[in-house]
Amino acid sequence: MGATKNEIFHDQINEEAAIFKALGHPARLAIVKTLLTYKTCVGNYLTNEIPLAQPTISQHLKVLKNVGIIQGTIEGKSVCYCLNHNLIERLRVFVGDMLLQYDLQQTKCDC
Amino acid sequence: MGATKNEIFHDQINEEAAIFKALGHPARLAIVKTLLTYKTCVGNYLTNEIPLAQPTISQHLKVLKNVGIIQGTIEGKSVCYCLNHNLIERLRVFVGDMLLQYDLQQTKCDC
DNA sequence: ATAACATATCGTAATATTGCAATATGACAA
DNA sequence: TTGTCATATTGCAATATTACGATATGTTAT
Repeated sequence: MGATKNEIFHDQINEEAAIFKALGHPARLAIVKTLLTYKTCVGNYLTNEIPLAQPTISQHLKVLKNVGIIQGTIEGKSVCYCLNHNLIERLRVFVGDMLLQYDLQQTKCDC
Repeated sequence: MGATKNEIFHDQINEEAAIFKALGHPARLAIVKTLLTYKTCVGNYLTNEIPLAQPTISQHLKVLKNVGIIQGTIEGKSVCYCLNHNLIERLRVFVGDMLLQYDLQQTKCDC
């Protein structure tokens, strides 16, 4: 117990849930939104902007990187982060599919 | 330490992150997808369909209800669940905004 | 070489989440 | 009223997450 039972779900659902989960923390969502705002990639701007300790920010960046939402390139002594195109497009597709499915059904809920 | 520091973020980011977080577990995403598929509301169908114990499913339903993604109406001895229109539309808007912002920026990332 | 800077990693404490058995609740049927 | 069904709640153990101080790593400037 304690750990999520990923084995019992399809890979696709596990992956989609993992993307949502990564976005499901205010600091990480703030990082993503910052990367949406400043087209040019950000480095330690985040550490100054978000009032959390540097190791904490670094950890959140790692979570986003592991899921594939962002990528970072070393640029001198700082790291240049930006959004990962493939992941954003996956998000667009599967959230789009969910919302489309919703649109096609809603005459029915009589709760 | 240990708990998320919601105080340091804007309400809007906290709320959006909370929605993502609720969707960020395969069992809960499976529940939402089931509600998308079976237009008519589901009851203990979920308990039979998802191989997790009944209290576990009940707990996940509670999480989705607390965030407002689903709503349940007592219907005899079972409960009729369905998606909450307002929440789905909020999701559509803020994810749509994020993706639009992404579309408007992407000539820039040179990582 | 040394200092300064940006970032990552390690170790750890506090807290949250996940999952389930046991049990409670509430509705219907006999 | 008693039993059965569907769901919720409680209590608890296992595990994961969040946050940070201390420290390591790697790069540039002096």
